[in-house]
Amino acid sequence: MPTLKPASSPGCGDCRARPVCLARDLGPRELARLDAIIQARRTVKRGESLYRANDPFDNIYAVHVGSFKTLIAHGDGVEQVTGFHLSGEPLGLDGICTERHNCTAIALEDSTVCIIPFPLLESLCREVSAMQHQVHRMMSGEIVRGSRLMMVLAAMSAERRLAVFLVNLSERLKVRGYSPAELSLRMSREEMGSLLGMKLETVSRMFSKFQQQRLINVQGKQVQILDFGGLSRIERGCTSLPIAAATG
Amino acid sequence: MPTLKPASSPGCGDCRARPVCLARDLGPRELARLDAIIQARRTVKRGESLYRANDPFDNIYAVHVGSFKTLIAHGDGVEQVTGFHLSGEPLGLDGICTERHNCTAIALEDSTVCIIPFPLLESLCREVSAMQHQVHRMMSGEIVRGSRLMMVLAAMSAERRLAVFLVNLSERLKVRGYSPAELSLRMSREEMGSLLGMKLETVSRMFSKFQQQRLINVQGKQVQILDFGGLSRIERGCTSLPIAAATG
DNA sequence: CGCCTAATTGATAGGTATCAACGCTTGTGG
DNA sequence: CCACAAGCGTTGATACCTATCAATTAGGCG
Repeated sequence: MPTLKPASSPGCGDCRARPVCLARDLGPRELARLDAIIQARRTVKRGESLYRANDPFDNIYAVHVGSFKTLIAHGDGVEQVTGFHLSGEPLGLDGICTERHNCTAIALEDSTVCIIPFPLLESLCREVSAMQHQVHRMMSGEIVRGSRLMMVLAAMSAERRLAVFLVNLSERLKVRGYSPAELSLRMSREEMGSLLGMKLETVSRMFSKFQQQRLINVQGKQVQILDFGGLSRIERGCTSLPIAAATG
Repeated sequence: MPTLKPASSPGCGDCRARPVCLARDLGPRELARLDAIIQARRTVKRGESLYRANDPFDNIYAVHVGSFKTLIAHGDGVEQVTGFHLSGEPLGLDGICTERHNCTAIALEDSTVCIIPFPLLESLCREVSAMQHQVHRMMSGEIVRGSRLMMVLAAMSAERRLAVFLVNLSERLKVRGYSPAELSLRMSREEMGSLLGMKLETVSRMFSKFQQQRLINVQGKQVQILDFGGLSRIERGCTSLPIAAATG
């Protein structure tokens, strides 16, 4: 059962995620208009769904606190992860075209989202061009995100895919004010593998390989990046050499 | 050098692609407003680019006649195909978020596109809610297209990927009033392979395999679908059996 | 008609999946 | 506080799929 907070909960002005969210670049007047249509937040516990594929589409969401995975069901029972979503990132945009959600969104940890009723957002966009442009940018950004991932999946080895994933996650954490070197992975090896098109055993092997090369330090879900340059080189396709003798 | 046609060229009302284009579901008054901002069409010869990655973003486009591929450059010189686009389908939406085009669009045959100046479209969307919603649906549709392809790339074998590709292309041709069984491929094996994450030799082998199984008939770029059910079964993951003895 | 590119087919190598076993972490209850 | 169970993660051996390299054939354009 979702928890609804009254509209009196703190608005976008106070939000830590604002610089990376829909509210980015809005002036105070426009921000107030946006705040007015975001009437509630919702809490989603770890493992629970925010919405499921084929649910009627009414709202889009912005992750406020926590993180989510999105899944597409896949003929039989197999679930394909299509993305991990951090604070400030939008959820539900894929539901606009069919009036039903096309994927399922599940919280990776106890999380809250801002509920944005889509018809109200459309009204606001007709009145406030800055808001309109921001929505367009957000949707365009999702399209670009998709084609990047497409490229990664179509053209890169498992090693490169994982390097891309780690560097990308690191950058997204950095923008949010977290350390780019200390990753606290909220998802399992299997979920990572699903997104990246490989099996969980392969994910694990690549982690071990990177650790042997002193690129990262892996401690289960805690990953420490030791060598950004090295990871970037792998990301760009420079094949890693065998490990040189380590200094003491 | 692009050819520009005057605004007097036939508008969306007469367009064969209208049912699958931005103009879908618009009333006559709204259609006239859209026609008014589409001031020109542009001809792009086979192999030429409509726009290139990093070009300043001013317009989106709708394919009027012909077809395009979109590419992302890939670190070094490698080009990754991210989509094939038929009449009525949008081009350039990925440029909104950065004010620059994120990919390169190249005509697969002599083609024409409708030029839609994006600032004018945004203005129109603020006035005409049906137009606004249509734009949102179109962008959402692109997001869904991306995540579907992502799923195909992440989870399917080469055989299934090609089956998905053929069935998808067939459906898109059918909607446009062409025979769903007679595919005239405008792209090379290599370009198909790039989109689908496999090498051109593998594409070729899969074509031969499908032909042996009497699912399709391949004659270079002319492909005839003989057994939609069989292709769909492969698409859904039912492993194809060895060929039964053929009649006569 | 001939050149050049695209496509097909074969042989082999390499990367990742699969199957299997073990170890670690986490949470629960005595 | 410790014992135990269950799930997650790691590692190894092997098989399979697809890439790679190579040779040949077909097709398209000047």
